[in-house]
Amino acid sequence: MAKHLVIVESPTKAKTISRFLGADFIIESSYGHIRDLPAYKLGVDTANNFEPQYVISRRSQPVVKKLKAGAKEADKIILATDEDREGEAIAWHLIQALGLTKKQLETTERIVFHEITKKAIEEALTHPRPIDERLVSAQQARRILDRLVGYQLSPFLWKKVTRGLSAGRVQSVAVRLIVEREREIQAFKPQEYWSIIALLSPAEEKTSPVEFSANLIKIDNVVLDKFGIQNEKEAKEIVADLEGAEWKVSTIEKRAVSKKPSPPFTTSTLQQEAWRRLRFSAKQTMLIAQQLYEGIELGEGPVGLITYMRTDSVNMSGEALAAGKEYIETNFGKNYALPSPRIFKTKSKGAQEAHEAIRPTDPKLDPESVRQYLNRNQYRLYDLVWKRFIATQMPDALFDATAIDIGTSKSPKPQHARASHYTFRSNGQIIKFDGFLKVYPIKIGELLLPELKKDEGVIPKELKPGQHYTDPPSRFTEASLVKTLEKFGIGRPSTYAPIMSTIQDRGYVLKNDEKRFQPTDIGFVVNDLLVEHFPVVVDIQFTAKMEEELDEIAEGKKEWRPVIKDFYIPFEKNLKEKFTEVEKKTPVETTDEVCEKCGKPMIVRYGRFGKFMACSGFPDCKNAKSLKSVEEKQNLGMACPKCVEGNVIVKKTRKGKIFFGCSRYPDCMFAAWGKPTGEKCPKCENPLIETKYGIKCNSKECDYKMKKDAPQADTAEVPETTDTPE
DNA sequence: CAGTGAGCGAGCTTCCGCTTGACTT
Repeated sequence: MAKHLVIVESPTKAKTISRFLGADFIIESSYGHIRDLPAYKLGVDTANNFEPQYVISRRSQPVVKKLKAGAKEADKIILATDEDREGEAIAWHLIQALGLTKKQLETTERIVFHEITKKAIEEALTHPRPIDERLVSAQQARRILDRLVGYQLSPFLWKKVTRGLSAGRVQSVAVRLIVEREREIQAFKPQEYWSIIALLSPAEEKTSPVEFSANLIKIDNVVLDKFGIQNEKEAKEIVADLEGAEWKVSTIEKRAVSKKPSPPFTTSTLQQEAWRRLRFSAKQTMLIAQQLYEGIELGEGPVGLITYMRTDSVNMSGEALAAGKEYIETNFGKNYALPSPRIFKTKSKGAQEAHEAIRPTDPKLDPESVRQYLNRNQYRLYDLVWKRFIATQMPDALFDATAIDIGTSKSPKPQHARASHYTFRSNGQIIKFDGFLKVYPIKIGELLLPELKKDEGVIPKELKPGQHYTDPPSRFTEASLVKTLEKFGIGRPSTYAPIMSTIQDRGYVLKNDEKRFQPTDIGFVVNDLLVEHFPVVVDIQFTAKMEEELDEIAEGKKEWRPVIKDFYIPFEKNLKEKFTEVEKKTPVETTDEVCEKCGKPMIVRYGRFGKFMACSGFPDCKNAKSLKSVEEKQNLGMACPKCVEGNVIVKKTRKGKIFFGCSRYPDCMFAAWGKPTGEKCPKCENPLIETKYGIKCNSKECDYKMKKDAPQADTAEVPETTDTPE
């Protein structure tokens, strides 16, 4: 029987689709891009109209081979890659790489769908279209520009700073944001201001509450700004003014306030929320999300629990919305369901919306029903995704908000008083209907105020002047950096997590004890070089401007080659000048150590394996040793299990793999792939080490091992309830 | 699994965006 070959990008997607389509469809996966510019050289002929040289990487060879074989058997090829710039390019590259015959080319179809439902796919199959060459051109422009910038600026840094560095449209801006934030913090001067809080109680006895507090907001009917009271003297004068004043209610304002649920997750918001509530890194979030996406064994074959996790869209399929509603009606009751589904619009810059939002594939599978099949972190992330989705289809939360203004007066006005009237405000808020908060709680301060009437008197129990200082801007976390990058349209869902790794791997930034990014010396130096000499490329708006041009290419208003040329000609000229003009600028870091061989000071150098300490008398004196601070940081403070004299330190192999060794190397040759437990092997007396898989003996000849306990069942789940961002 | 930094000039480092494996315990 004639078979149709359908090619998608993800093998999981292929598996899902094959359930919807009949036996005459064979579904294969391209595993992302199959061709790219070569890694080892520029691969763009700048002298020949930027002709790109595409190669099939070793990784893609077997994939292409398999697809070619499949194409040979098929009577029709259907390219069903994602409906965005990259997806269109993948389809185009497939056509190029599969070596199709003329006849095959004629029958090859391109289809798109952005929800994986039977209906959407069947619909797509009836509407094939040709490859959109203009969209492909836009992708090529993007790819080639990134290559030109990255592969030409990086060597500039190798020459001017040190080997191994890199620069690029995305990473260099990420580093810039961190560097600039650090400088703001360095330049920050805290500013003092004061507040005055009154602890009040109704003059007539009431039922609860008997006390409430109010903030000073106006002086003689002029609204007080944040720095309205600048120092203790002023605060004390006000308190003195209020001595013996008469306090009574001037206005009471009641209003109904509602709060909407946040949109369902995109990659960016999932990473942010998983950090905020679960303290997951971007990488960890993506790894666990991938597991949930690929499928969890639920007894009768693996089931993908969530939709695709790399997306910038907040769209949800009609089927999912209906299933969500049904779940809510059954489990929470009709008044927690919406008459018609709540729809969200994607606001983020440059969104391409090839996929749905991240949501549970089947809302009926609530977190509790699948808990036994998930490990702790899978459960926690699924719980988050599921609840966020269900919340989107629940009503707004409703509040009664009350604002009571209390005025003071003193007559006659005392001679030395600053003012005659002061106004204090008390805000209260009570939940009337919890709505979506029932499943997706966020921190909401509920405060009940006493029932008061206008002109009713209140008694001041206490006046509390409070000293405050403004806070410096906070350093970026992975979550806030991803949020900021997305805001500027920089980076894509598939790259947010890798960007976090790259800027750290290059040594531009470090995470401090609070897991917040701080620039290193190299980070400052490289950033300043780039900002000074290549301002166009590291402009925060550069990507946004590029995207505008890519859109014009995609709309057929521009050709890709002239767009690249307009950028490249001045870039190349500038680069050439800077290569000769700019002086080498390796940061010089001194240490407080003195060379024991020649007496000259030791300084920090940058080598192939990172920082180390070397004699400043180089090359006359070749003394070098590992950096103390690095050593201390990696020193576990545990005696070496072999020689006892040295300490166990964390080291890295040439390939970057972590191992544990003795600080007295090479005098002591202790080395292990796992952390020593401090205990000895009951069989052979060699040290025991703890690896990912359990505790084992470090000796190769000994087979002693102890399995780690199975992951513990999650008992006390206390979600951190913080407010969600706008 | 144990070194680095100048350079004689060997060979190497590097981008962004799609997508998962391949080693082993």
